[in-house]
Amino acid sequence: MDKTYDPKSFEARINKRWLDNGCFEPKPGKAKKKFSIVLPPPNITGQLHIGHAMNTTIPDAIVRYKRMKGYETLWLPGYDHASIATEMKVVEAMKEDGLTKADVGRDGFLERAWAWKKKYGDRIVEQQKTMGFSLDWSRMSFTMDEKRARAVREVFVTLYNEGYIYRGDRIINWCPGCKTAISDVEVDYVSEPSHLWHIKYPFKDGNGGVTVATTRPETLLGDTAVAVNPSDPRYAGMEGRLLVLPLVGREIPIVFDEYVEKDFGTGAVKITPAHDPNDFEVGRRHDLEVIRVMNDDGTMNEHAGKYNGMTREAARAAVVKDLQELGLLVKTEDYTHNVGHCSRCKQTVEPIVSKQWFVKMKELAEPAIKAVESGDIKFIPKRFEKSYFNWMRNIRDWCISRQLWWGHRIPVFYCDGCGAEIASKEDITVCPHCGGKVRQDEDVLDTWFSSALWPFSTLGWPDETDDLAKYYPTDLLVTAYDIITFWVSRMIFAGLKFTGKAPFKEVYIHGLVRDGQGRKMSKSLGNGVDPLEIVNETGADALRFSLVNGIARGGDVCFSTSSLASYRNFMNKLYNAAKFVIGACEANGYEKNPKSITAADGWLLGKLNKLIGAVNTAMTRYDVGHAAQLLYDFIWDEFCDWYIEFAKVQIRNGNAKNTAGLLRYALDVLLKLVHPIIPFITTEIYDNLPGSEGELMLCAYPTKKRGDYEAMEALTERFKDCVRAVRNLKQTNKAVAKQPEVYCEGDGALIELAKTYLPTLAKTSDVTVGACDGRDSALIALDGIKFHVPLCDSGEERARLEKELSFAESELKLAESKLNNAGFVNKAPQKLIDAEREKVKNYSARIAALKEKLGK
RNA sequence: GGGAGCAUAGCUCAGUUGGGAGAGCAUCUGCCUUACAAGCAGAGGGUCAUAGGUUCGAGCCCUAUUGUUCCCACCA
Repeated sequence: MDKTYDPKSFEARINKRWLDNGCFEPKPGKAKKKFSIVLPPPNITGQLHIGHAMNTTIPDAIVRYKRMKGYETLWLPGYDHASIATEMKVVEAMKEDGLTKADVGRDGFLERAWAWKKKYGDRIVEQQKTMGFSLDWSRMSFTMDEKRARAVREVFVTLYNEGYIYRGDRIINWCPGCKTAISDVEVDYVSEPSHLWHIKYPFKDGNGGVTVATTRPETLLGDTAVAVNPSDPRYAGMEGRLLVLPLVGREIPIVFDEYVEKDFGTGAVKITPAHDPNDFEVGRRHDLEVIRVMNDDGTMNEHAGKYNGMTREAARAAVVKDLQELGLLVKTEDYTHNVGHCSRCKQTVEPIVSKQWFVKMKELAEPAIKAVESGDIKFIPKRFEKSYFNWMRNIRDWCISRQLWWGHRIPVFYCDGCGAEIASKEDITVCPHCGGKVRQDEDVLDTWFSSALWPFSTLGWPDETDDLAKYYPTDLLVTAYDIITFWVSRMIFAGLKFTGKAPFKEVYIHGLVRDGQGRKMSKSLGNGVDPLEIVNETGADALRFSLVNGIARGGDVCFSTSSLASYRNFMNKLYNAAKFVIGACEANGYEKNPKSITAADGWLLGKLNKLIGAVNTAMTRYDVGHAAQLLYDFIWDEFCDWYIEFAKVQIRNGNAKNTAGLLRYALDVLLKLVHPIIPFITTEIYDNLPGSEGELMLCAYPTKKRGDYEAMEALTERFKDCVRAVRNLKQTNKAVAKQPEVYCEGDGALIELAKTYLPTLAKTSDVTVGACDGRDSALIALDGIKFHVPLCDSGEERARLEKELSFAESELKLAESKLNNAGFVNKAPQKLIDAEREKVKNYSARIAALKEKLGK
């Protein structure tokens, strides 16, 4: 082994071995339970960032754990075509070459998009392999490959034939930047300061008129009514009365509709059915004309009269100015309201009436809600069920068509001859009804349409494959909370609808990775981190450890270089501990079945047993963060700082072979326990550990062993206190020699330990039994034992003793007051009462010793 | 408007059915001790946001308040 921890020297080599030997593929075996999980497919929009690294490290730790636990484990990788996001990237890239989509045409564009997919898909795989993720690469899938395309067509055509998919004119969110419809979840609302313009619409006959309040005066051009609340006395009897639409001259009626709130604005709302979802509904109820005044690129169209061709911003300014000149602008108020922006390109989204494809969701959502209510699917942590229910219970129809080229093209064919509309699983060129020529719908599907099928499309559905029979439903889904609505909810309804089963049993929701200042990582902030860079600097294991540590409760993780460094140091610590253990075995030989000979040995075995139990419990609950914390603390504090130090003494004292055997055994257990989190370093060390057999990642995970070490554990813990106390005295009292003699009296077992280990652990001279020989000495009074350490000056010692005394007295008082409390004595568990009584006894003894020393 | 999370050491955060507050980093002190200076040993530092309540006992459970973050809805 090298002198210092150098991950570069072994990570790639070990990874290659795993891949060459097919270690990541499920190993069928009799009586094995299966554990299957599909990876949320990352978008091929670019390379992976640190958030993906976390998203994949957590399930990898779980999968590696399950595999070692003996499950037939499948973890299936893939990536997502990310329709709109990728299309934008490709368009941007073409722009650099001076090309537009129109220049290259649909086929030319798709050619470029596939090339993009190849480039970034490969890069993603390289990143995932570098991180050591134990994904079964033989089953890699892509949301747009042939098999997944079949599944998409099967689902679309079925839903179409059953009437769940329909095409119609609806208000959708139109992005003038991306020039496509987007779904509700792709709109981000941002609070922006604006104005509320009060505009007077004159009556057709007679004087006066009705004043409406609006935030979007440019849509006035498409108004076809003014609505008021039927119970509003200000407008009583006005139903049906005609107004003259300013600037346009169109006669529009006043309609009564409950939708209008009396106390907002003027109580009168201008109705623009073509450009507002609520107005659209009002329009349907009152049979109003729908007049669209805007083009797809956000400019005004021919229905906007003299404003035709203006941008929406220019039109707004012009309309306001013209109204002002006509004296119809009653007032302008400052007003802050939420404005929708495209989550991709950030442009202001325009609600526009448009012919789009939709999935009717209400009925499909019901079983999906029940599956979670009944506990068939569990969210971890449970609170995320609330956002799921909230979304599903208020579900609205899902707009699935996108005016894009990169994606699954909608499998609907139109016959210009007979007007037939055919949804077909296979491409067709001829109308089955009249034999005329057909043309396919130009649009593609929302990218989440194919992602929704991921848990079963990746296993071969709609074919009845072995994989599907064996691995579906999957056991677990691990993902971040930001895509519960986009993805999790849609997988659940799709899985239930098409396989009759929930696609997974549990959903583990984790947080997002933020930077050191708690900000979301993003391109625009430039605070994103490339995992490969970090792996290059500190190794994959340190990165993995820093990503799973502290992920409890679905909270976000702040990623900082300082925490990364501390975990890199931990790797170095583990590496060096292993070096020591291996060296001890080589120098002394080692006992294959080591026994507990010393109290320290028993302490180690007992502690290790408890650790095995705690880590298994945590991993069973998918609490990888807690398991990581337990292992970090044990390896560093208990194993390195204490047992290895005990072992050095034992090896010197002629107990070498058994001690080396225990060191080897403990390290073997620790490597297996922590392997799922840091697979590379553990494998490298395991390979070098004498007596190790086979591939670590395929070894059985440790389980608790029999044996009662309680007494030895307790004794050793008390001795650790002795060591700390002596070290503390040496450091704080300058009158103590650098390597002082130590005298002790009290508990025989403790004295034996002190004689054996104290000189090495606390760097003292010999330990002598008995009181100090008349010289000035410092006193350390602990439970059951007293230490006397000779001094050259008693001044500081007296102050230290006074401090010790007052501490002991306050502890005694506290324990006594508890025991004098009738409520405590009557109701607290016996164990606690006994502990308090023990304290009274021990502190009383300490106080007596200290007082005697102080001459009180 | 509806919902959720968070508030603990200077900083970032743990704290698993309520039983005397922890880690990492930072700070101070002493150490090149034959696995590790990417280390070892020691120390300082917290009214666990505020106010009530339940309990023998509350960081933990209940109520209210304040601050903060996020999700959903999109009222012209």
